[in-house]
Amino acid sequence: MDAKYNPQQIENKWYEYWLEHKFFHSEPDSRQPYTIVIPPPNVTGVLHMGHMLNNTIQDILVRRARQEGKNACWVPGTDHASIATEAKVVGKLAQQGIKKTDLTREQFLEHAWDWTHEHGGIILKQLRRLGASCDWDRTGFTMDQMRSESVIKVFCDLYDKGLIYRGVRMVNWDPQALTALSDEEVIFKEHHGKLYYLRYKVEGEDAYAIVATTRPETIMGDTAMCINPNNPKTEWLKGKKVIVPLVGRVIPVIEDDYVDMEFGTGCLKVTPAHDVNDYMLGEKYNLPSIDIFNDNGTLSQAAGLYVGMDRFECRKQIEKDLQQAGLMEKVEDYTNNVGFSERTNVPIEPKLSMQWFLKMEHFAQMALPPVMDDQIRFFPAKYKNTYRHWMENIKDWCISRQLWWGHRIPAYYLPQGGFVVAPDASKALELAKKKTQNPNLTIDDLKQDPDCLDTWFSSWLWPISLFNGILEPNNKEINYYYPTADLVTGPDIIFFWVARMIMAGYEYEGKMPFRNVYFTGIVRDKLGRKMSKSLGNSPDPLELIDKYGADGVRMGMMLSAPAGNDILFDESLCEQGRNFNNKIWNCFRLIKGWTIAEHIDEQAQVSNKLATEWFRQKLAQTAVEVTDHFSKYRLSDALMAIYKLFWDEFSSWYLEMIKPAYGQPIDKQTYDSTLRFFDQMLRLLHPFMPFITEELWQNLTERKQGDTIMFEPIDQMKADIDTSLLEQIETLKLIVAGVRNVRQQRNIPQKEQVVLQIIGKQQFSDAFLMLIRKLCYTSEIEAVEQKAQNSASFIAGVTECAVPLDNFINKDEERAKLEADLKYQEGFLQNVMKKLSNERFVQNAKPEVVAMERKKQQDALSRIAVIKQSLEAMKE
RNA sequence: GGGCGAUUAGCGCAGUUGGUUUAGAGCAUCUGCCUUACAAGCAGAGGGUCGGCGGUUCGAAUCCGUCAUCGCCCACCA
Repeated sequence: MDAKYNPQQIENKWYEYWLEHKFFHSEPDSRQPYTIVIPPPNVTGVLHMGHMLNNTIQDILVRRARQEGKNACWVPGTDHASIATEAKVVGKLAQQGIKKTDLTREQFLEHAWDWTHEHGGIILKQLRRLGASCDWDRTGFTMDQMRSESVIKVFCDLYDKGLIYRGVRMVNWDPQALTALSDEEVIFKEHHGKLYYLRYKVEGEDAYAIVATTRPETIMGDTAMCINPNNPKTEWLKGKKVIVPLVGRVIPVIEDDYVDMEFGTGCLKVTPAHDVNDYMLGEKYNLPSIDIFNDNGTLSQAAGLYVGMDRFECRKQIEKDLQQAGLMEKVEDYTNNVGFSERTNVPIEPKLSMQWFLKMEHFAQMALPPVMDDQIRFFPAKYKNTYRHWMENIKDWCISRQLWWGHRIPAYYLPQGGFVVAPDASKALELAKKKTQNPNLTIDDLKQDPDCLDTWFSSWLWPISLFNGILEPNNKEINYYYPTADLVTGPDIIFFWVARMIMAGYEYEGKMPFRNVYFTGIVRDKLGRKMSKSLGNSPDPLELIDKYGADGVRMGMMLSAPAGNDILFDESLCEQGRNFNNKIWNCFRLIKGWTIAEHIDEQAQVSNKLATEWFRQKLAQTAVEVTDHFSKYRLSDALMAIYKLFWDEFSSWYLEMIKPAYGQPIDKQTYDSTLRFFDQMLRLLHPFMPFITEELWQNLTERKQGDTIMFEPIDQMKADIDTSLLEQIETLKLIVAGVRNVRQQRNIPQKEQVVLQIIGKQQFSDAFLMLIRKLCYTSEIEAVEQKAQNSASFIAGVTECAVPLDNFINKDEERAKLEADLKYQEGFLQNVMKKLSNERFVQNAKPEVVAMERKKQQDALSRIAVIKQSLEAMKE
């Protein structure tokens, strides 16, 4: 065996083995189910660090559940990502010189499917490298047949329930993607722009009203000016009319206390077609609405001026023209918030258009309480606030998108106006005939709505539709796997996805979709920047796996990723993971290299017995700790506990305690215990590092084909842990460390034996002393009343120890050390006394606390006495 | 503009209803070691007035108030 662990071949081998034996596959049975549905990544996406974190966590939870004997089922899949994918396909076609508008819908979809088949599922393949134990037989896609039919069925159902409606509303328009967006898809960013002060001539007077605006290009859409009726500064404008600069249109001055008297000049220009607030004013005062933009953000015929020019070009040009016409009072620098499209990153244009909406009030009422009273638990819980705020201020969901890639809205328009909603064309025809009383209607007379549904309108059904719960309610699978156990996702999609899944869950299953939601942090680089393609600061996960092994990378991800905290990713974390793998590997090499003794070395057996009994307890203690961490989703803490157990307790202490001299055999009992410990630790570790644990477990003893560590349970010792034994070994460690310290400070080589004196009447067992002798290479351990004159002393807990040094001793140094220690102990004692001499403390504090302070006092006093005695002795 | 969260060692963090040896691990740092499992290692060491101020309490990193800095979410001030 190589001295270094080499993950490459090993990982591949075991992943194939697991697949071959269908260990990841789940079917409903009598066991308790444990279900996770993957947050479906974009079908054409590639794996990034966020996925790595997210899926590592899911895999850890799933593998742990398997060990606990649950029927674990992790369902993978992908999302069709309507806008993102359509944008990619449009981009690719553009490279070939093809415009989307040149194609029919069918032709375009063909290209889109080609693209999907070409790039689709790459990300799922990549997940296998990570070790993800998904049930691949169940892989779903939001646009496969079952999921598509589910979406359409739900749409029809909600329409029939009166929850979906169609109407003209002010929506967020993306002029690049040419589609409406939901409020959630708009990201507000600070924008450094300008505030323009425009002069509106008052009709029939030689006076000007000044209006401050950030968007002078919208003046062609102005249909009123608004002032606050209570503003004395604009009092003079009441009842007058003003002339829109350049345009020359005469518009009325209206009054509404919506207008902020403090802002700008107190005059607001009203453009009902292009601003949400202005739209409201327009409705209120019955103003005409002039839509001056085309869908792509260029000026339309209706603008009359600058027709065909881009909106931002127009802004520049109109600034110049206003200046020239003397209609620009001034221009100031100004910073405000501008909404950008989440996908295309272009500024959103508020636009009036006909869209489909889902009423949300009903859903919010259902979905809020279970989260607030912890039927669905959020980790970390702080996101409950965010969730509540959104639910309490919910707005209707714009679900239609002017896209082709997605689920087409199942609404069919009738020749004479009106529409019907039905799952397919023939059903639509039936309805249409009934509605129109026209039996001669044909399918060709019906025109299906060209729009698609928002991607999230399919994702919100994911935990149900994956088990066919929409099309076939109460089927065996949905009844078994639903509700799922845990959802692991980022807080950025709490509204997009988490909240809406909860809504759909209650609407269609009458139950929560998941019991716990684990919100991961965002993966950032060392400098705290979000990882992004444009910054080029995101490492390629597959290259990391090549370099450090999947187990190493998984550990790197977990090491500093408490739930909800952003993680600053640093490759050195993977290095730490890899180093840990190597440590485990070398422990294994050591143990497997031992031979078993035919004759029993009784001496060694005595101390080995103490060591194994101690470690058995330590292991049990850690197992309990790990279980506790898991119950709170503190996976990093769980891993750290195992890491310390393995590295510090097992490797550095236990193995050194029982290690036979070079070439010597070990007794069978100790050997078997050690293998058991190793086995148990591999099991504890398996969810975090599946590959190396399987490899070593398989080689620990003889295994059969089909054996796997995956289903091996973790012993949870129910018996009380013997804390006195654990404490005893802690004292042992202090003594050993004390001796090692003396060696280090006096430059006494490892190979040179020393004598250890233990002062006072401390009673230690033979086994205990033997272990000390072994761990710090002492020739003799003496129990003495008085330590040797020339010796280096230290206190291990409350036990004074000394190493006689003959010539080695430097009295001044020794004295200085003792004095420093004395000072510390006295300070400590003073602290304790302060409490104990306070009557109210003694009266009010819990008895255990007071007793603890008394014990501290005792210990400190005895330590001080020992030190003083030593100092006395040195004077002679 | 409103809300939420954070601030503890050089770094990223833990600290569970206030009391467990005058604050804890990990990484990094420093010192000494190539000791036949492991230098991707071993053995040791140093390092923090728990963001500032005020308060409650016998007792505060922990509870309250306030200020400061950072982050996130929400919001229709042109």
